[in-house]
Amino acid sequence: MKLVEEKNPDTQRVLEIINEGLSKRAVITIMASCRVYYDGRAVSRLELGDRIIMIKSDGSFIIHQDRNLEPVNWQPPKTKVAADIYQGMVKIKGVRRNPHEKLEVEILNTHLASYFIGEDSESLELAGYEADMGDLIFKDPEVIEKGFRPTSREYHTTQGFIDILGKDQNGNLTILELKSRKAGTNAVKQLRRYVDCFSDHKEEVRGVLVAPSVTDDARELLEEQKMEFKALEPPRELGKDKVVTLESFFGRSSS
Amino acid sequence: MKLVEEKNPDTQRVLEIINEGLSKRAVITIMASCRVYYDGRAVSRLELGDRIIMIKSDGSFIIHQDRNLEPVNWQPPKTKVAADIYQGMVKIKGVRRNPHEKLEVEILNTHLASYFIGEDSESLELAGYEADMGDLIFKDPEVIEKGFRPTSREYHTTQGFIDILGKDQNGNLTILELKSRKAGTNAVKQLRRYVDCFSDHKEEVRGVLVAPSVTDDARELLEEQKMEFKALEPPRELGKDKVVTLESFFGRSSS
DNA sequence: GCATGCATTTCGTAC
DNA sequence: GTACGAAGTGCATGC
Repeated sequence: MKLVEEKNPDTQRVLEIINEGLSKRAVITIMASCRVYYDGRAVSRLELGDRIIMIKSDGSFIIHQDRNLEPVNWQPPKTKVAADIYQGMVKIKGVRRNPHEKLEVEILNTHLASYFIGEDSESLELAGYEADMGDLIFKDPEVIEKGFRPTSREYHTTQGFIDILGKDQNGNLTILELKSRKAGTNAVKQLRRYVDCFSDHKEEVRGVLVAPSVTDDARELLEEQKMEFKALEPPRELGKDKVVTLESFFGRSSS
Repeated sequence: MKLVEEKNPDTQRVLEIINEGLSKRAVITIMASCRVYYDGRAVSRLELGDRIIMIKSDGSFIIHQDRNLEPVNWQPPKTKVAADIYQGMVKIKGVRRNPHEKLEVEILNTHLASYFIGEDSESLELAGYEADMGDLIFKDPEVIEKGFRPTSREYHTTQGFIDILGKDQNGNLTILELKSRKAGTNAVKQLRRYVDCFSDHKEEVRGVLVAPSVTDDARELLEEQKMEFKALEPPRELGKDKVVTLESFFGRSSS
């Protein structure tokens, strides 16, 4: 771990710290009074104020105000960042192609300039999203209902991909639309379109919206359209690939 | 502007800086080796590594790794953040309700701890998104085509809201679907559904996708479905409410 | 407070 | 590289 930092550095020193940080592929953090200009997919301007500027080793370029979760301006990874002095101010420019975009920061006064090279080989383990629900349903189809058998995933139709296609215990084609969050009317409409893809089918085709909950509107629409809702929480187990549970060890052969 | 910062502070001093920063509603920035746990809409865990932790005065709580534009973990504004010492480590907890979520950082070693109170009364001026396109089309309908007259915006149908509804120079109902970015097949399908809402209409109903560009698939689909594409860039003028142009001053009355 | 839809969405993934 | 869809999406807006 290496850290360089300086309080109230002058213009020259700020430039030095930035350039050292860039060449060492460090994470640069600057607290400064600045203006910001962006031109790319959209165009923006931010007048003078105190902000936190962060440049990461992968080319991410982020500017935070003292409020809001989201940065006020930014550039994604792979942005080419460079700094120089222009009219007595440090100017940091980030440019990238595809799309062609430019982010420029004019620094008038720097409160703190720093860069640091840390160690972080870990990546986030995260559970609880739609794909996990699909995994769960394939592993244990009865979470949907007794006798349900999933047959395919991401089944292609003209209207898009059906999350899970299967048959119920009576052999009826059953279409599952998964949502990891509360589902709204859009999810119901999408499910409707999938069901309609099988309108020439002889037997009944069931449409089932699978989500932790639905909005009132969505529930109404489901009833109107003779479709169903099945409450299911996305599983939230971390490190499930590392842990051997009895169930995963013995599989479903014993049931 | 006030800034407090300390390199390699001990556990007690880190806690002090955090608590001072919190009570003064400053922006706290810490570079530290830490673990992160999140439990809320999903659940996550991040093992030991060097990261940048930021706590803003509005309760935004952000943790960055040395890579990626997006923070690895976060909590939105209005999160209640508090710190204490537990088993010799500084622990920062952020909790919020609705949804109920918790973010916890265990700090093992702090490289730099700081808080700062800046001045920033400016807000971002931004132009170039879908709403701007709509404004432009209402202000100058001929950007679509000669004789086009928009009649309503956000027109409600069972399939959702039509961006702009109007009539062409022949009096045919014309539905505009706006996209501020390159439009894909989904935009075409959506437009199709809007057009179908008027399938009982006597006269021709036109569907026009308005966007800076379309994907090849989308263009194909448009042709198949006898719908149209009109290339239009979202306007990118900043501060248009401040600048009085000749056009806006004289309006369209003279034309 | 909840529901809806845009976003400089970002990010992963399949093609 | 492009296209497509999910996201702990965030966020404004309308109700």
